[in-house]
Amino acid sequence: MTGVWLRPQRPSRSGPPLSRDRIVAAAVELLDQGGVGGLTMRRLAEHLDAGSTTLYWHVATKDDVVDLALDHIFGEVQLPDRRDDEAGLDSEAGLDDEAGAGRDWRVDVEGLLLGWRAAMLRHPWSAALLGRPMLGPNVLTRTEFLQSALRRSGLVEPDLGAATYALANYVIGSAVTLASWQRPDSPQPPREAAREHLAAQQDRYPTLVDTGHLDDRDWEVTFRQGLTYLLDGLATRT
Amino acid sequence: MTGVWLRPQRPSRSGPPLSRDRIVAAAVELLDQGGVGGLTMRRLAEHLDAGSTTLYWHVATKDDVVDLALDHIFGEVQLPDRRDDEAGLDSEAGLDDEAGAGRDWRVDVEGLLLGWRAAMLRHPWSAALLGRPMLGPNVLTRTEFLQSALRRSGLVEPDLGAATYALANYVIGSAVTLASWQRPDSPQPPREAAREHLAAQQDRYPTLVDTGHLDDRDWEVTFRQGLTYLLDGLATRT
DNA sequence: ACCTGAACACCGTTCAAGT
DNA sequence: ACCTGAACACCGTTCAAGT
Repeated sequence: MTGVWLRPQRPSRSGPPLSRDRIVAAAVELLDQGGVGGLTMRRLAEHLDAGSTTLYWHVATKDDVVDLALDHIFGEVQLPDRRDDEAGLDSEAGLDDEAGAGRDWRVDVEGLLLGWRAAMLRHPWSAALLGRPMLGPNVLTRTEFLQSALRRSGLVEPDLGAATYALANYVIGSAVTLASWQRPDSPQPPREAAREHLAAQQDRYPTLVDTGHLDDRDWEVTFRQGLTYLLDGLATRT
Repeated sequence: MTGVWLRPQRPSRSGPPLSRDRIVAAAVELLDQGGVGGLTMRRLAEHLDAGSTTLYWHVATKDDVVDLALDHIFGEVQLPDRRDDEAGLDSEAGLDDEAGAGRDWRVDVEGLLLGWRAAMLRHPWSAALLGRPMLGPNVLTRTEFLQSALRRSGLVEPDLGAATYALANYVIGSAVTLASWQRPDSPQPPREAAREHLAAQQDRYPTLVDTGHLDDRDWEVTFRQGLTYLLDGLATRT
């Protein structure tokens, strides 16, 4: 009868009820703060004012959370505007043969890939999590955009697929390399120490030392430069 | 006095004494067998017939083991033979201006990068561990080789550095993407399921479905194709 | 349908102690 | 100098139980 008074009241979950979306948003927050090591199912639940294992009702496994978080941040990548929004579906026909449209696809590709790279650098942990198939809707939508832009350049299989993979892989590799210096634990020093380590071995690595391989440089410019190489090489085939 | 008989004899460590080299070799074995999740300090010690925490005498942290294992497998990457082995040090002078040497550097670059990719695919776990600065001697030696080959093409800073990063990042991205399908837990099915998932959404991803984006293809040929694009674009600048 | 804590089988790492 | 096990502070995940 008096049981009500003795039993502790429900801890009164603060926010709205749990949902996949809230879980993913919180996971991204934790990852942004503490990197891959900062994401823990227990911490994630705590961050959401939930019991330590409640998440498993909404999500099968931690890997699910990671996959969702990864795809989530690719949703930030803006698709460059396109003039002609219709005509999309009958993709088989209607390839433009006029050379004037050449710059168009290239601008679209560059815009997409720069945005792609920027999103990854805003969330450096993403680079460490790429070792899983990326099949989420945000990634697929952007890959679709990339390949359809490349097709407008006149490329056809198998070159079209090779170009798609080449560009995507270039972006991924660039983000991985650059993000590798942004470990959330260490503040700034690792690069400086690495530079000295290299400089001390000029006899072994004369070219790298000579060109200042580990020196700071404008990484976006470097990225654009490599992208130019790739697109120039592609343009040869169209 | 009789203590000797009562005390258990030293477990008689089987192999030779522990050493960094033996630890790294064992770590690579474990990684090859079970992927990133297969490497555990405890399992590693057991694999070496050592106490569960003995490793910490030879190595400061698990990250150290990973860094060493990663650099170790890049030691497998053969440096393509070069005709002129001397003349290396005065790298400032002596750039060849004759166009005939053009194919030479390109062959060297292609050979190195194909070997680089092959080593990573022999050890697919490497792709998941790239989110750390690669400063080991094996990696640096091969990066030095890459950049010195590129320099022979006539490139100078800042294009030389951009080209070095572009090529390295392309290899890394390609390996990450391809290795992402080789999770050690699941056998073969993920790709097949992904294909069906994509095919069921032809309205969303018309181009990807049309080109069979997730179909099996000859990945080495695809890699070579992308490399050709990149090197063709580079050759424009030399 | 949704949430909970206890419990299990693990982790990486520290440390006092052994030889 | 090299090796050891106990111990600490964590993990991801399962599950019977609650509402």
